[in-house]
Amino acid sequence: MPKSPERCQEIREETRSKILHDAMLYFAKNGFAGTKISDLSKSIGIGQGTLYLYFKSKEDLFHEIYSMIDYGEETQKLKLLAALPLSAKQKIHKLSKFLIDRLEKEESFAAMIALNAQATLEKNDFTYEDTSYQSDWYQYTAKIIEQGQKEKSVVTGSPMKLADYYWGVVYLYSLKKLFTARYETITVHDLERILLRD
Amino acid sequence: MPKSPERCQEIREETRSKILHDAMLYFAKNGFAGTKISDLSKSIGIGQGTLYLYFKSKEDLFHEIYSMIDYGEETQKLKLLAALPLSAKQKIHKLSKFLIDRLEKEESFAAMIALNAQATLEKNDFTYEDTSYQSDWYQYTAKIIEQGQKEKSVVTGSPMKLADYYWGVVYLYSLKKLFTARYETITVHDLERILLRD
Amino acid sequence: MPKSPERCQEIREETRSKILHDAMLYFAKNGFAGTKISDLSKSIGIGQGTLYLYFKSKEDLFHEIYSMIDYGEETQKLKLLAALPLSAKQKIHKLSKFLIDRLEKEESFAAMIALNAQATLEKNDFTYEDTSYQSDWYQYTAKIIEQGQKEKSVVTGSPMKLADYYWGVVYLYSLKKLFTARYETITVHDLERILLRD
Amino acid sequence: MPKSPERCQEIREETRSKILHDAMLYFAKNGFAGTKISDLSKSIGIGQGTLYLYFKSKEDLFHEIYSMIDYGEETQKLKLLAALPLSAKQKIHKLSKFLIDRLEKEESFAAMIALNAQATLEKNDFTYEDTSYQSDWYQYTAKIIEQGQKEKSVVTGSPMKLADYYWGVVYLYSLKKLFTARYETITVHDLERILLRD
DNA sequence: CATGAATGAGTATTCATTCAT
DNA sequence: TATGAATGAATACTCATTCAT
Repeated sequence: MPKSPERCQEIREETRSKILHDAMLYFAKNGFAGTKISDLSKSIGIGQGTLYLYFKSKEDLFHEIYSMIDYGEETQKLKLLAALPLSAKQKIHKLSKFLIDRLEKEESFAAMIALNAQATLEKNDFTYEDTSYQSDWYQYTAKIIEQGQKEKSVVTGSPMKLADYYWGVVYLYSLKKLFTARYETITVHDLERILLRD
Repeated sequence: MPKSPERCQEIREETRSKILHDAMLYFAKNGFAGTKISDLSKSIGIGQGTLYLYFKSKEDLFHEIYSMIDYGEETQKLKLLAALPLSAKQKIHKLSKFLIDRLEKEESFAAMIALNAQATLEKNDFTYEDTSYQSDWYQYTAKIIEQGQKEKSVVTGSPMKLADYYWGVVYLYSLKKLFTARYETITVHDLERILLRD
Repeated sequence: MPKSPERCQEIREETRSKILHDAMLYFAKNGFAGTKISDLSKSIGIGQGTLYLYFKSKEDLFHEIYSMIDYGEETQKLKLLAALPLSAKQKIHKLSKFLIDRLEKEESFAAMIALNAQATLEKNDFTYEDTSYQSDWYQYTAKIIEQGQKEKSVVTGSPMKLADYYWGVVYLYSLKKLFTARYETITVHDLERILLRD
Repeated sequence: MPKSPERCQEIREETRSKILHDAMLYFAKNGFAGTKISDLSKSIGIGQGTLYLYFKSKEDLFHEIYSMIDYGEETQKLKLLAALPLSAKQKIHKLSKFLIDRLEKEESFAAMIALNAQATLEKNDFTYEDTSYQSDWYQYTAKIIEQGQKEKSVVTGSPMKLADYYWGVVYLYSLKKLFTARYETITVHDLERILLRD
């Protein structure tokens, strides 16, 4: 009995999604070079050949994971937050709370942050045009910081450097989430304190 | 006429040291899986075979680098600092200044911190008994933090968690040093502020 | 659609057997050190990588060949022969005829004899516990010789030494079979004459 | 103080001889492919580089060993023996006694026989024009055998095949001498019995 | 002359990718 | 479509040869 074409399509989508999701975690933990297709496919629970029905190559899969990471949505949220008629302190609190919450709950969010930061750090052979997204995050964060500095609620210093530091700590705790079995996460207070005066 | 045995020994020591030093940087930047022996030896400036005169295998070299990292010396310094008759604030300042200075000047110090932290995070197949050293760092840092909390100069919170956070930021800037061409380093003030109340 | 697990298993067994068989001949002719994996796999008619799906290493393959050699069956036959209610002369004739016939027909029998004798001679790093099998052959042959000496049909001398000499000649002609294109084999008469009085 | 040129030459000759002698044993035991220059030079007790002051290459050394083997002298003896006014039985006895005695005493004689036979068997890439020497041995042995067959003291059969068998057994016991720590050698009687009627 | 450290061509082994089923 | 056995290019490792001392 042939599956209906729609159901077929649906199954393909599900498998593709599963691969992307599981592979993102795997790559985040092991890096590109440290990931063997044989191990990866075993960890996903599919045959090695199956991967190649969905992705042209290991590199292609890696790229797809980047484009899959929904920077757009996150960036949008951050942009909106920056534009909201709130005090910088409130914005920083909201952002920090949002980040801590998602890190806490979603391992894949941690993986996304980690992969993203690694891409920025490592400047691999591959060029990720999309790393511009991260600098968007920086941009909007820096904007909030500037606002906060005017409002005297944020510490002094180059806004970009502070933003970089703030996101660095987020990256740090993404790594902890990914690699440490039972990790004590940073609190919202700790995170916002990076930017806020006491 | 044979080379004198002493001179021979000397040459061997020099070459071995050079390999360990250069390979540490290379591994820190590229990871174990991402490091090809052909590239590594080229980067060191020796033949591929030469590596195998000094180390049994790629894995062996990697291990040796860990045991080479001079935890002992650094740990000793930190222990002494913790025991000094100074205020916690002063100790934290001294430690932060020391770390920032060395990170600034020595790439190999950054590599050592990065490899060490990665070992702690990754819990690879390899077992690094010496990671206990890092927890020594934590231990002594936590001790200083406790002192500071009594003196009301340090923020509240679990001393171990704060120590972990402090060293996490040091790791973060080690990565930046290693991977970013011209990076804006964190200042001593930024680093000590993690622990100190404003 | 996946291959049926049974069919898969079957294919694996076939390939494994083919490798063992062909590699036995190759090793017997070229020795361990003289065998390159590239040449061996070409001679078997498989890719180099395929070998490593079945055997951990070149050395492992070599070992497996030893354990594969069906000493058991041959030893059993010899044991039965020794126990048969026949004159020693008849037994020696039967044994000699059997050996000459198989040497004549099966190159792999010659390879087995040759590898076995080489293992006994060479006492490599590898330890072949199974070389005890050969001494079983010696044992049973010596038993037949003793019987023959009582029956006055066999020449005088230490039975073990005579057995060793007898099997030495069998080894010699195994080598000739393996290495000489058109070799004049020894006759059954020549072989039995080693032990029998004229 | 410079050594006198004569003394210098002398030393060179001595070293060269030592290398040839020790290497012959080493090659006989391990084969060409199984012999590593590093191991060989260690076993000789010289530096690796020193070998290359005396021989162009591993292959060259191997060749030199062949040409060094004093076939000429041995062949000459055998030729003389064949021509002597003695019965074939006496000649075979003398030859067998000579061979057993030298095998017993000189490991290097065993090595020479073994290398020579291996060259004949293996037909390596290298061409040993000098293997003709072995066929000289065969030739003269066959001549004695023919004489003996006329005298009715030698068993019937193709003289060349019998010669081949006779030398095969000599090869066999050369191997035993080389590889077996304490081996029971064949007796002169056993050896001559291959050819002689009882 | 002698040495052994250094080299890179050659060999063993791994792993991304293909393909028969 | 899914599988895992098969492949060979890429990578780790060895060893004959060279060379500075």
